[in-house]
Amino acid sequence: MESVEQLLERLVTGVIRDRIGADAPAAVRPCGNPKFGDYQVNGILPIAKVEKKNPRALADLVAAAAAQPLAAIAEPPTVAGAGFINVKLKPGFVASRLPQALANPRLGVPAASPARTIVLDFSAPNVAKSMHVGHLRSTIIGDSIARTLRFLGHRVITDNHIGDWGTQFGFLVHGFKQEKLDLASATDPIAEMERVYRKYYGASEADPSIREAAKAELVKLHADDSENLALWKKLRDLSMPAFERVYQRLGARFDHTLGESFYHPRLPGVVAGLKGKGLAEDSEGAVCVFFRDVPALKDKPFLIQKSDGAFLYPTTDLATLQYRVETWQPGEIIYVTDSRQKLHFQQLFETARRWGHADLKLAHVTFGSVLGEDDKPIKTRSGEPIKLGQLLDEAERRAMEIVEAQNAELPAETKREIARVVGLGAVKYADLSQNRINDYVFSWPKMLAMQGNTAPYLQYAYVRIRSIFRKGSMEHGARSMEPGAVVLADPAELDLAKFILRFPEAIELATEDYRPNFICSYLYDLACKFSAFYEQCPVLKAGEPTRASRLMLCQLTAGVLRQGLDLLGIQTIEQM
RNA sequence: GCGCCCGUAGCUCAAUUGGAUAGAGCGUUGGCCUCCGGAGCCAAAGGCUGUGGGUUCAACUCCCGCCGGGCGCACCA
Repeated sequence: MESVEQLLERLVTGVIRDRIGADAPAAVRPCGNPKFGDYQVNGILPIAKVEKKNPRALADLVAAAAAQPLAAIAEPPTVAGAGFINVKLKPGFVASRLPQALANPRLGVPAASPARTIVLDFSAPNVAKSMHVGHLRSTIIGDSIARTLRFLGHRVITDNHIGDWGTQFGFLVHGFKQEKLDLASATDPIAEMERVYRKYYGASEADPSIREAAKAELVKLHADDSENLALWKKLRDLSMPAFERVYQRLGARFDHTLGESFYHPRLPGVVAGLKGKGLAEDSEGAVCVFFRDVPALKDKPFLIQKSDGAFLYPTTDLATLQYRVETWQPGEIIYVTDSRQKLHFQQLFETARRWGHADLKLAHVTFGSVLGEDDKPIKTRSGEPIKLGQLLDEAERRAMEIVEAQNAELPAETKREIARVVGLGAVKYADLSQNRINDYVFSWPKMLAMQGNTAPYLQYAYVRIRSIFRKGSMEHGARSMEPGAVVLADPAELDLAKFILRFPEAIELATEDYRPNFICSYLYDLACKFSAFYEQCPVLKAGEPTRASRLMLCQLTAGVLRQGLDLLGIQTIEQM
């Protein structure tokens, strides 16, 4: 189903081609200011510049010629400013689109064409350590991108590239051998692993022999020593359930969890391959890729093998990329990590291009740090990273306090569910509603506020709509509606109706640069417009045909809210 | 030293990728409960978009220089 914006773009671009002979887009955008109309054509000015013509005259010509093709959709277009063409939708057209959106499984959002295969790499916690706030943004943002791309019909493969082969295992293996611990009986195996790691890593700073021992154990592990391998496997397997619990709470799903260790056998081949192609060379005993022809990277080598023969993060990432291409033939791979890794991915992508993956789209989706109220990266009072599980517990606890204060009479089970959905939604929404490239300040009161651009506000708007249907004894609204039966007489009705039809635009913006905050701001505006309508227009008490028409607006609003929140990984509830 | 990112209302943030008069929330001030959930709604005040140049019909957005803040840069990941 074509969106309103796409429809206008297609028609006006056709007029520009036929009447001016210019092969240029109409560049239709929503009007910056509603007083001008609903959509504006921005494409005339650039054309006038190229053709060296008067922009106003050109705009007059196109506007006049567009009146006929747009007759069923909009009032006759008008020209304003330097050469903008303003388009105001006819209420009758808006009314006719609503039943189509209602009947459409995607609420009017066009399916991606062509659908592509996209590998999405996000979250990536380290084995033997708890997930902490550092993994929050990657997981939440990555999951939202996955949901959105899937919604559009793409084949999305989510792959959790866990850190299960790094230097931490040297200390862990050494420590566990020293202490002869039996992890199977531990109530919190990860806490044990963290304790052992901290103890031996800490001790190594004063005692180099411990560092040497740890390094030796790591070398043995990487050489497939059976005892170390068995111990490593145990540590890894005992870490997974804790990750799983967090993902289940967050609603994040991975199709694959192929960690660093999976690629271990491929690493020598990667280095040999790159050297063979002349892309990598020996330097100071190590093997590096140099980018002498890229000014920004010319003094920044990409190390793929250490002078002691060990492989590095870049080597694994290259092997991973190669495996993904061989296995899934993706058109694109997206990595969701914090912005500090920018240089690494620049180098990785540049190497991949030279390596023969020039047609593969590679995207590094970066984000800033989570800061505490003191504007420093968030930590506990003792300086430890905040554990993700504890953070989610606190979100639910704080939401529960609010539910208790507002709706103490609800059954305990219902209150728990509300607190869970609202608490987790608040954490996610606070993160996703901001431009991901900036750092963001974590604040409980702000994310749990019931007013303003927050998850609880949106969830509340949804609840109010559902309440109307309950009150009217209609659990499910109408599934279809005759286009002629829609009445949009009140300005609040028309305003809401037009905005419902703009859901596709929000999705497109959010997808273009992997920016979920565009979905958030659309949903917030939608909720605000619904509130205005709700105050202004009685639904259940209205006479027919207005009542049925307003019920449909309610139903569509609820549908878009629920779907939009779902794309953010946020649930809705029936009451709160 | 080199490179990347950020600087927008008192505070926290938007701004559809170069479009018309830069928008929200919090906070402040003032209104709205015979009415579908007031966890709500409406309104007012608040800005030289860090700064100085440049490009353009048009700049928060692009280019150059400063000033502030953050991050990264050879054997961690």
